[in-house]
Order: sequence, then C-alpha cells, then structure tokens
Amino acid sequence: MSQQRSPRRAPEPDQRLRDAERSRQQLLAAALDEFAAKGYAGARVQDIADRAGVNKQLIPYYFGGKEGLYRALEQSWLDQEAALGGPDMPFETLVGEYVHATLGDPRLLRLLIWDGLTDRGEDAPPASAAREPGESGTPSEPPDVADLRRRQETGEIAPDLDPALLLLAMTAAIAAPVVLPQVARRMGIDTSAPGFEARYAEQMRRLVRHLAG
Amino acid sequence: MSQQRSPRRAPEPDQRLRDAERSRQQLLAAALDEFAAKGYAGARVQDIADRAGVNKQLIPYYFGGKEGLYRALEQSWLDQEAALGGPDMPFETLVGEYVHATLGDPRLLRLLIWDGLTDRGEDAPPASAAREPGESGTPSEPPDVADLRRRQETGEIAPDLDPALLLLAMTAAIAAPVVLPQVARRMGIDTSAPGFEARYAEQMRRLVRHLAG
DNA sequence: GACACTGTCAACCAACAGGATGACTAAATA
DNA sequence: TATTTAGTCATCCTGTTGGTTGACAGTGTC
Repeated sequence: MSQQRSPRRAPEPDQRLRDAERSRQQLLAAALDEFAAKGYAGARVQDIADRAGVNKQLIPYYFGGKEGLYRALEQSWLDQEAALGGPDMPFETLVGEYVHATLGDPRLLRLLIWDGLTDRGEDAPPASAAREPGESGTPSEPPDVADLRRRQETGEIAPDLDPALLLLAMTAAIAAPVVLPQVARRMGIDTSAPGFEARYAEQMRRLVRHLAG
Repeated sequence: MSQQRSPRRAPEPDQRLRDAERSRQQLLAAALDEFAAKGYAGARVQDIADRAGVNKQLIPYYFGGKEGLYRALEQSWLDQEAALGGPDMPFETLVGEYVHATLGDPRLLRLLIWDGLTDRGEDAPPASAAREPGESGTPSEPPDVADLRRRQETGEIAPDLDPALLLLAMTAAIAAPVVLPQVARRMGIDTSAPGFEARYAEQMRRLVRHLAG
C-alpha cells in the first residue's frame, strides 16, 4: 500500500497537509463509491467531496468537473483491468475467480452496468474503418473471446455454442446477484449471506461444467 | 390499433379534447419510455410530459409527483406481469420466449435493472414474519422457482443445480444484450442487427439444452 | 342554456445542482 | 528568508429541477 520512501528527505506523503496526488486519489476513490452506488446522474459532487474529505471545488480543479472525474475514473479502471484471466487454468476455475472478484467488490461491475444502461449506441467506428463487403466478420477479435474459442477447440466447451455470445451471457450470469438483488430476494436468495459468494461460485462452476463438449 | 366502438353513444375517447384516463395512460406510457431510458434520477418530468403531449403539471395532479408516477408505473406493471410462462412447454422453449419478450421490448427489463441498481437492501420482512429456527429454508417459494424445481425432478435440468440460483443466472443471461450492450459491442456483437434476437434466442436454447440431466 | 365540476395549462417559485471566482496559505525554490 | 507556485477553501452565480398557484375551458347535469 504505502510507497517506498527515500531515507533522507521526502516527508511521508500521507502526513503532509497538502498533497495534490493524495487528494486526487481520494477523490477517485470516493467517486468510485458514489458513482457505483448512485450512478452518474444520481451522484452528487458534494457527496463525493465530503466522502473524500476535501472541498468540492477540487473536482473541477483536478478533473475539469463531474464528467471529467467520471472519465478519469473509467480511465484509471481500464489501466488496471485485465488482472484476472489465466489462459492455462480450466474455464470452470476462471469463472469461479470472476464470481469472487465480482461479488467481492461489486463497485466496478456496478459502474459497468450503469454504463451499459446509459449507453447510447455509442460512436460507431469512424467511416474510414468501415469494412469492405469482402472481409466479413470479426474485426480483431478481443483476446477473451479468442481465448474462449481456443478452449472450444480443446473441447472444454461444446462446439455448438458461439464463444462471443457465451462470454456475454456468462458475464451477465456472474453479475446477476449484483444486478438483480431484488429478484434474488424474491426467489428467497439472500445475496448478503456469509456463504453466498462461495455458493454462487460453486453453482457457476457446475453450470460451466455442463457446457463441456 | 383502433379500439372497437359501440355504434350508438360512447364518444370516441381518442377524439375528446379532455380525457383524464387517456392523459393518465399517455403519461404512464411516456414515463415507461423515459424511466426505462434514463432511470429515475436521470428522467425529467418535463420530458415525460412532452412525450405524452400534456402539461407537466398533470404529473403532480394525477400521480402526486415524479415519485408517485414511478410507483404507479411499477404497479401497472406488476398487474400485467406473469403473462409468459407455460408450465407445459419445454424449458428450452420457455427460455426462447423470454429472450424474445425481453429483446423485443427491453423497457420493462431496463426498469427492473435500474431498480436493482438503486436497490437499498429494501425492507426486510417485518419482524413478525421472522422464521423460527426449526422451519429452515424457502419461505413460500415463488411459483417460477417451484416450476423449475419440478422440471428438475422430471430430469429436464441436471440435479446438481440449485433451481433458484439457476433461474437468477438465466434471467441475467437472457438480459445480457440489454444490460451490457457496450460489452457486446466490444466482443464484436451487434445487438441491433436484424437477426440478432433470433440468434441469441437460439444460443440460449442450446445452452439450456446442455443443462439437462 | 345556466351552472358546477373536472381537466388542463402558463406562469411562477423554492431548492438544489454544478461550476466560477478570488482569497488564503502550505510548500518549493532561490 | 523572500518570493513564487500550487493546493485548498468559502462564497457567490447561474441554470435547472420538481412542484405550486390560480386562471380558464371542456363536459356533463339540470
């Protein structure tokens, strides 16, 4: 957690009264909490600043406003993503890992979902990137889909399933307890119970097991 | 589209300049659009009124304000739910139906998701309903879970899967293209393509087929 | 046709949001 | 230490939000 300190000078950053980087990080952390909890429209810069323990003016100062803060948050997240995902571990294990990562700290997932809900078709790839009629299909398939396709050839996944669609479905399935807590509750599931995370992970592993060739 | 009209009296409701019920319905319809599109916090009463073609004041007038409108919407939705779901059709077909219903008109689903995201643990069942230590488990299992459990006994679903958890996961999986359009896009999936709905339905059917005993 | 009632609306209002401004001061530098 | 720079904040400003008010007009009744 704490950064290496040169033995001579360099006062402990966490003790300084003023520290731009620290303030920035605190704002980012608070923003993650707030945006994940209430979404962009629902979040209040005042609340974010309060949570971070700084003046709300620092948000425009450092990030150029609420939206800038949100973008910075997305960025800092993209930077550190892709931490998970071993190509050599069995798919079943991988899925279990994702369940734990997701349910352990749902904030990033919630951010993702909110992003999905407010998604406006987004910018279509620039006209220059338009594909010619000849070259059909996948434009530089993302690594995770490719990995899944590989597993399919290995026989780890049934051949009648589309890797991309499966990945999409599995992602949502893993996210289910976070996205639909009220539905879960209606089904008599207590997503906040102590053992739930492990139980759901096990369930997902079993489900994946059924998808083998 | 147009409603049957009794030949004698009963002035065509759609022609009257003033019609409380019509205004109410138009507001509900517009509210469904707006809330589904932007969520509660993001929706604007002005936009809802504009879309409904009435003055925004009618929202407080008829529904007691923005929140009242939202609750009324939830209510009118609960009233007409449970339309789908034949206990006799194969699970696989049922899932396909849900995909079509969901992707055909994603508004209700989006409402549900937004509800899930803004869900605050909600009111725990009143203390009087607390279960004694003796009677463990499912408090009056909801019909859909029970149905799934029945299918499991029939051998339609593998016995190692928990019906409730499976239902939760499947619900989310079906919803995936609506909830995570940006993720789909990143995977090279075009959820707005003409054939997509059928393609995804087929995929979900195949997936379910793998879950049979 | 007169009248009361209900549906509708334009205009106004208070609360609150996010952002801008300028003062103050700790930290860095000479 | 003197001076500059950068970090922080209290205060104000403007736009927007949901809601209220009161006038007015369509509708049904006698």
